[in-house]
Amino acid sequence: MNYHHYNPRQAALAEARALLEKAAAAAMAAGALPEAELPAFIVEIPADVKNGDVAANLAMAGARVFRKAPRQIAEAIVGALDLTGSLFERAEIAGPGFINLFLGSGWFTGVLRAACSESDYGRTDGGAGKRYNVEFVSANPTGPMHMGNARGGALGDCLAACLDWAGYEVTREFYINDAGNQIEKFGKSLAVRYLQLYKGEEACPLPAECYQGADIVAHAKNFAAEHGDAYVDGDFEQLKKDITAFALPQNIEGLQRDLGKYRIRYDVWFHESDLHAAGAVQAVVDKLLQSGACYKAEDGAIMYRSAQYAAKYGVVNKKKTDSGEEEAKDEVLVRANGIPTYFAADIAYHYNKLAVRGFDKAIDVWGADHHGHVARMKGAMDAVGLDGSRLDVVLMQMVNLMRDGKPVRMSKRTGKAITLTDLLDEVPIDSARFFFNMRESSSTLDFDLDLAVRSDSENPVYYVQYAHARICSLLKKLDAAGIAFAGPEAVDAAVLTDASEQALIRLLAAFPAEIAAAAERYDPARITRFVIDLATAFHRFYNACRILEAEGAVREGRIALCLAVRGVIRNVLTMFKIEAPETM
RNA sequence: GCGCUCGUGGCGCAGCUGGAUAGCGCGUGUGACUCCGACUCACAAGGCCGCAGGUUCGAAUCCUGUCGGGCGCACCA
Repeated sequence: MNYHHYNPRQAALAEARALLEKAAAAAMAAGALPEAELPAFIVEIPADVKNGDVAANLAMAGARVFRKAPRQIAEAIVGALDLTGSLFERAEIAGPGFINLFLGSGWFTGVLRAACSESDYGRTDGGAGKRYNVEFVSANPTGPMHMGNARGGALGDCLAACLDWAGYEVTREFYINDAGNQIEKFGKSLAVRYLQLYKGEEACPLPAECYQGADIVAHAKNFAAEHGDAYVDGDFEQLKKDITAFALPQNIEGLQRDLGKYRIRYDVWFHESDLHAAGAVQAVVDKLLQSGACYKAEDGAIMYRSAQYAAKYGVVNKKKTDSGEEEAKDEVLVRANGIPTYFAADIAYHYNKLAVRGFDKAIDVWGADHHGHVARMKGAMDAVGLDGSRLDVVLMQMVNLMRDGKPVRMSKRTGKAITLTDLLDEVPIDSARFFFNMRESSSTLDFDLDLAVRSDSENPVYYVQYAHARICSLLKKLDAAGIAFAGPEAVDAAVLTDASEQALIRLLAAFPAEIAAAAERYDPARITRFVIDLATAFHRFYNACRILEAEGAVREGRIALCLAVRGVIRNVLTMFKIEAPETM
């Protein structure tokens, strides 16, 4: 058998469904069941192995159409069930009418062989090579990255990895907001700080809306070191322009450097300024004006009709009218002064992703504080003639950094909010990437700084890595003892009868389906949890079963188990760009 | 006020496209190495799944309402 892209759990579920449908048809043909259209039913993996490997609710779901008691229906179907040549060896009727199917050892053997022979076991092709663009972090280049960016980085990168493993063609992208209002503000802040160096702070105070950070002052000093006082008496706008051109590329390089240290490599760094320069923002605004999705307001601003397009996707911004009633509030696309808002640029950007570059799907990872923007953007995609459902947004809740059980907001060293680099100075990158993927994105995440640095099994990354190192050590010991593994083809899972062994094989079998589910639900955290469960199941097996001292087929089977578990742990950690150490 | 989101043992979380006795980690208590890495494992106690209705053979899961926490409602991004 070829185990390339093998998904054993899915194979078992699909075969169970087909067998049951066939049995139901046979029962109807034989008169054991009345003729009726088969109802929708589910096949699933029961929580408790006592209830079989696969369970179906067909009999219960069919009570109405067959006009019979569920258990009678189940008996008719099971009576007509032919399991010869299938993955299953027997069927039972249980409880209110569940049909429980039990897998034969062939399936277990297949799982073991696939998992210990295929180096990329877990990879499947359900994504069919569809082109997905995952955009994440996209931090403002005006300053350092914060905790939201840290979580978004780990989440987006690992989500992209899951999609890749599930068979999608993934592009990782960073959108650089190097245009618009905040760049203006950045330039102004820099220029004022520069002038302060020569004229003093009293003579040119920094406006309240400007960036206050020390990084701005540092840029200004560097600029002054290069150009001296040449700009002091010159044109302020020219100073702004030149000092921005001086500092912005440095900041962007800083983002690239810091994210690189965090092991994130983007395929595309997309500049917002390129959209403006190419006239793409203007073009999309024109398109919206033509289609009637926008209109020109009295003051000259171009307004976007919210209600019409956003209502389909949920929220629209509301405002109160003079009479106290609520109505949809239109959005400004281009200000009265002719400068487009970020919303206009964002539409052009997503148009570029979906229409110009032709991605099947654009997935954006955003902080939950931007949720109001989701319906707007999806609606806008409809308005420009695309389909809003091709844009998906993963909203991410806040991070609370915890020390001694209490939240910490500020860095002791700088007195400012803790940045991504502060975090990575304190916590291993392995821990950061793992911890940020322990909770699904929709939950707020408490990041335990004390736990993240611990080198013991309390720390889940450590616990998982330890399982990997333990297996490596064991395999070395086998090698030293001259015990060679006979190869996957010789493995027979039927001899692995211990509950801990079977539980481990079941977990191994779930791996490809887990990745597929993580990709489908945009939830890489389930893979983190999966690998913790796998490590737990391995340690349990290790305590219950001897490997070195076992003999014959049992030893072969257990070695295969070790190889398989090592492979899956390594695949998960490598996918998530976390070290899989052989010793520790 | 409107909207999004989260309420599950002392704490932190799974389970949520409806299923059979609600799982896991920490903490608490008791145990397991002359033995492959004890950086590990086992057993035990502990829960009317925020609350109230509804839908049906069956609800932690779906619907409605309600209470509580977080977030958002700019010609900022």
